[in-house]
Amino acid sequence: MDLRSLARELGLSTSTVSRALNGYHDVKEETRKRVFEAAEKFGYEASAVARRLRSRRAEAIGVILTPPQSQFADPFFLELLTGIDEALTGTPFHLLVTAAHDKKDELERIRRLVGGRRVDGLIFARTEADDARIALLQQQGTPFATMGRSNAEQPFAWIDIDHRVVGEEAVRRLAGFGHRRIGLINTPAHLMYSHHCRQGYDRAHRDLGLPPHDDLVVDGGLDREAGRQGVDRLLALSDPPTALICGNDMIAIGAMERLQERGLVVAEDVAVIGCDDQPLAQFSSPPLTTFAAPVRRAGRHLAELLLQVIEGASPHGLQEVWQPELVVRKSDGGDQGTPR
Amino acid sequence: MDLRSLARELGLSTSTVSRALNGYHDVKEETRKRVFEAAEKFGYEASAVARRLRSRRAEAIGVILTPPQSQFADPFFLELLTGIDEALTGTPFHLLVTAAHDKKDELERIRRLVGGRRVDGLIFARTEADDARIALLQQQGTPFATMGRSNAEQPFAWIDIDHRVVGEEAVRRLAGFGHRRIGLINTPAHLMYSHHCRQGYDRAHRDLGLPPHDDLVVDGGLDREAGRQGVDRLLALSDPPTALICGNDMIAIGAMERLQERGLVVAEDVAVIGCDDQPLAQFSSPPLTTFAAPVRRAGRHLAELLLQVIEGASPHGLQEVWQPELVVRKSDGGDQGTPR
DNA sequence: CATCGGTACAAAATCGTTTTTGATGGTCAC
DNA sequence: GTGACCATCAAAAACGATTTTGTACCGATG
Repeated sequence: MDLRSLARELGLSTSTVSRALNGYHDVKEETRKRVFEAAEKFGYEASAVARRLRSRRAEAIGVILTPPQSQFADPFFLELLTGIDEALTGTPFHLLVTAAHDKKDELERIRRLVGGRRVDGLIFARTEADDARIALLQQQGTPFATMGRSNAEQPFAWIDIDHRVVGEEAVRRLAGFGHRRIGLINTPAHLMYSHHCRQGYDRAHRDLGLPPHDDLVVDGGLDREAGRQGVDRLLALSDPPTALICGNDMIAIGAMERLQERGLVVAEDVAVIGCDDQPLAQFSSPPLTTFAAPVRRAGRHLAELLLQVIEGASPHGLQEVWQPELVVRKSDGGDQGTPR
Repeated sequence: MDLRSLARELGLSTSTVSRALNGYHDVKEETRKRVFEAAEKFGYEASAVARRLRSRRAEAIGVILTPPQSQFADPFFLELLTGIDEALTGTPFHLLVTAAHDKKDELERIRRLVGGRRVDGLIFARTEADDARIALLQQQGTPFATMGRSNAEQPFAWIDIDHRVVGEEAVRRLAGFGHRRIGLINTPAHLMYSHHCRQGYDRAHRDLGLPPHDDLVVDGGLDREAGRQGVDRLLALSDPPTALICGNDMIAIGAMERLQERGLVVAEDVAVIGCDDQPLAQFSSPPLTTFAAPVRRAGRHLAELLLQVIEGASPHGLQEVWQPELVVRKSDGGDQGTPR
């Protein structure tokens, strides 16, 4: 059933029927009622394609996934997608998902999605200080919103979990338990939030008057292997750390594995704190103390921000920093810590 | 840059340019070359919307997610999506994702996706014996492919992990370790693969001459809570089981938790086997012995099947049963089992 | 030499909406 | 009574491609 048939059925013109359905005010209330009833009766549903062609809107937003470096899928993205989809329910917008193989592929996919007008805007995560995706989209004038800040000149919509707080609070907590040498196995340095985590870590050291610590910071990947290698490097020090802060939960899990392989008892010999509160954090042994990031809610809000930008809103002021929240489990010694 | 401008630039008609780009044979080879060069030069990319309107194709396939019953996201779907997207790379098709709140909402979303011609076909998982989604789509003549079989009259494209093998092999393995009373905490009975798992479980009992066992089978949800409740019910028996087969890994994790809370040692007192090999299966304590299902590959293949159906292929013969593969870890006693 | 068939292109129709412009009839003020 | 104005609807253009139909030219054929 298309608009023309419906109009014929009603003895009206297509334009009137269209305007009736879309709430224009030059349609008599009674006529509008008739139109809606007939539309209901015949199960009329406007062709999204035709509407999009005419109104020059894709009515879709795109999300680019970066596939997991590690062997299994990243729950982070599914949470993000669920949140985005929640926000899109009730709007005419749909969610278009595509997974990139690498950075170059990611840019290529962005270009095609935008060039072919398949999406009105994009959402992506894991920003970098100098982010090529952001540069490309800003230059094209394409709306977008990101999980994570960047150093771009122009403002854009973003939400960020404050990883400075993660680094800082983790150090304060561990120092409070008596630790003096606190290691940091950070996420890859090119990521924006990696940088922030380090900043918080440094600030806490300064504020608390802890000894110098540059040798206690390493970084590498985002996966378990990164955690394992980090442990090996830090334990090779002449005066190794008694506590470890890990850039994410995967790293923390890998670190705990390696610590145990080397005969150390997590929490007692070495305290470990992660970040993200991924599902498996509660199943690790010992269960991981970590910082919770409300990813689903972030996804929802990112979609809302993006829709505003698509509607023409200025990205000015569409930035939010959210506070992470500590989830205490066992890997750092729990509520009391392990006294030193 | 649109087709008209490109044609003007070339001094050709839009029809010729279009036909040149789409490989028709009534275009001189030299002209085609000129067209491609100009298209490249001006960065021409056909409007997907216009093409879809004219050719009556959405050039997209939809995936309906059922959101997790439990508190966290289901890695199963992200794997599936990644596989589907892999298969779609290089085709003009895109991937449209939407999450349903419940069964009714799921049907509603299917109706809107198909009614508004937003997708050319659908993929979904967790089929039931008498599946309303399948009935709806078959009645509408909409192409689709599913992860899991069903009892529909008409054939349709599907891939299924053989859960009969899961049930059967799990029982054989545990019986081989000396267990005589083997419990089954199954997934919800309305799911097709739940039924199959039970069939395999029954068959193995029959073949091995094990005693009757109807009281040893319970079923409920798909989450940890289902595992916990299952354990409580089975341990209340006068002669409780010494081994547990769980319909999925979540159930198994919940079951192990509850067993430990009740003071039992997993693997020694009670052996546990799961199914799916979800990421956290390797992080549980003890690490879970489970059956691996190649979900990403299944997603890839499902998308390929669906594209064939969309191209007009008969779904006849587009069915595949894949064999699960046992991943031995610790929860069932490992390689040797725990002697009885 | 009239006709036929094939090649290479152009013109026009089409997909199903939304948007712009136009038309009709009625009310009201002056 | 006539021009302005409003309410309500219709007609036509537009979105940007694909597809169908049409045409000019050319060589071959009987």
